[in-house]
Amino acid sequence: MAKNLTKRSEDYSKWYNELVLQADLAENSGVRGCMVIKPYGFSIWEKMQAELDRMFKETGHQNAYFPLFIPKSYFSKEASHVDGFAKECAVVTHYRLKDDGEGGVVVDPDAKLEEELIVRPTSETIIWDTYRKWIQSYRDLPLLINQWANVVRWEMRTRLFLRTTEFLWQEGHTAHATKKEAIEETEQMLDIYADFAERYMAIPVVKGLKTESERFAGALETYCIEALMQDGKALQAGTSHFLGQNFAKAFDVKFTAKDGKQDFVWASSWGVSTRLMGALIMTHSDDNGLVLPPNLAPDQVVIVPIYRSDEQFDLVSKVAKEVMSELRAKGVRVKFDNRDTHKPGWKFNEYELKGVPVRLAIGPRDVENGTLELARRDTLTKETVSRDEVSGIVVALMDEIQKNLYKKAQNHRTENTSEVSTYDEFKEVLKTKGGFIYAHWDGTNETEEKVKNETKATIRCIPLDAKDEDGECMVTGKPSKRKVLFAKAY
RNA sequence: CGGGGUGUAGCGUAGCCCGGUUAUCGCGCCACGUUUGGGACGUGGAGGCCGCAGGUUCGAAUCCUGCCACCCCGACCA
Repeated sequence: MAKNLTKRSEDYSKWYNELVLQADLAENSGVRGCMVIKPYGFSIWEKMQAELDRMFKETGHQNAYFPLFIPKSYFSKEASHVDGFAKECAVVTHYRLKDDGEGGVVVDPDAKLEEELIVRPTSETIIWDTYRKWIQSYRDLPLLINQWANVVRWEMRTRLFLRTTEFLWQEGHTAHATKKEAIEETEQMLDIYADFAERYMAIPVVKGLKTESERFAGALETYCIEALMQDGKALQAGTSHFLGQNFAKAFDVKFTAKDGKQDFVWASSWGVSTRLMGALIMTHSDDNGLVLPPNLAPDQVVIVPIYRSDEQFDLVSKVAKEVMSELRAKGVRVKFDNRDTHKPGWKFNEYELKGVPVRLAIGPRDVENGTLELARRDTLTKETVSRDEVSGIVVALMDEIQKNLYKKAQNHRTENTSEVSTYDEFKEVLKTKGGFIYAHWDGTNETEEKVKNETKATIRCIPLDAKDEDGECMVTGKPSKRKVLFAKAY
């Protein structure tokens, strides 16, 4: 594996692509904008899935599965939803191939579908069509369902993990008896996403509301978490939508309340995708490769044996295995890499590239001295630790590295967050350092559009924790109640 | 979908303008030996429809046409 990661400052995109490839996470499949997620990359995704799934279930949600194909007619039921997705859908028109007589195959023109099927870009429509059958009474509510699935969006431009044609995600779809409850659910899920981002991914995020123009197609309110990448661009890491009664009305989902009156149910939907992998990579990695937070690392510790002879290998292995079971007993995920097909130096680089938080090396010298060599991925430092204390040290380190990564990301964000009061200042900051920029905005679509056209920066969100402060819109000078978050985004 | 670029072995590439021996080099891969505390070294070896399809030519990696894929920048977006 040739390591030639480009310096981020020179070409961030190239650096990102090479890192994804070299850390063995994913590769381009050659199928239009679709990637192959390789076993190592997928094991990280599985870890994310497992933690999120647990958090969903702890808050009363259940998993279910709905069809990949959605009849075209379902899409015409919620007008704004169509507008949002119609442009980017893959459509199934035929159901059979036939021999073309020249050793190839062609689509059989006789096998045309009466009604085309849309490969789901998101499942609101088919799920709400199903919910109509499931919901009759207030006793059936709330309905709290999540689906782990793949979706397809025919985007113009694709990018590994950040925007692939097909991507994996989870989509939660809930139905409630009251507006208040649906909004609470929407906010609760946003909090879960933020909590997951911060505690597991070690990525600080800003929670906020999208402006009208950035709102999900069909939603009354879109909440999001926004993270800042190392190159100063923002990445939307998760969204949670309050759908009001739009989908209930479109799909005629009514329930009878305690008082016998009928009403449409209130809804939310929320999702995070394999894009989180992109966020993870772009937040923590360095020029030596991926850096994984211990809470998500498939292997938190790798033990590399160093030896010349078989006798030495046996000696070293014995201690390594003891340390491994000691650590496993304390709940640490450990791998003992006893392959004799690669040399220690090669393994050191391999695990650095793959971002394993802690590496332990043990050789004959260590066995003699009762020590191990411990290397941290986050700081790239090495120290010699005592054999007897190693498991305690490692357990404490898991916590420390997790916190350190978060702190580093937080510091980076703080350093790259600016507050401006004039449009000139805004453009200047955008040009010289980028990052998050807080500024007053008059709340109009026109101003938002103007800033976007002139600077490429968009309003990432109206932060939930924004303090009230009267001011003037940096562009128009009209009154503004609070500052909003601008940035160039992925 | 618009602008720009690139497709040569698993990866990275030279050759292409100006057509002409057996397609270059490095990494990786295989065998043997020496090595093993930060990507080892030596010797030998395997691996190519030069993105695909046409065309021009005695002859095409090289010239022409079409297509496909990927990358970058826009517009779009999780």
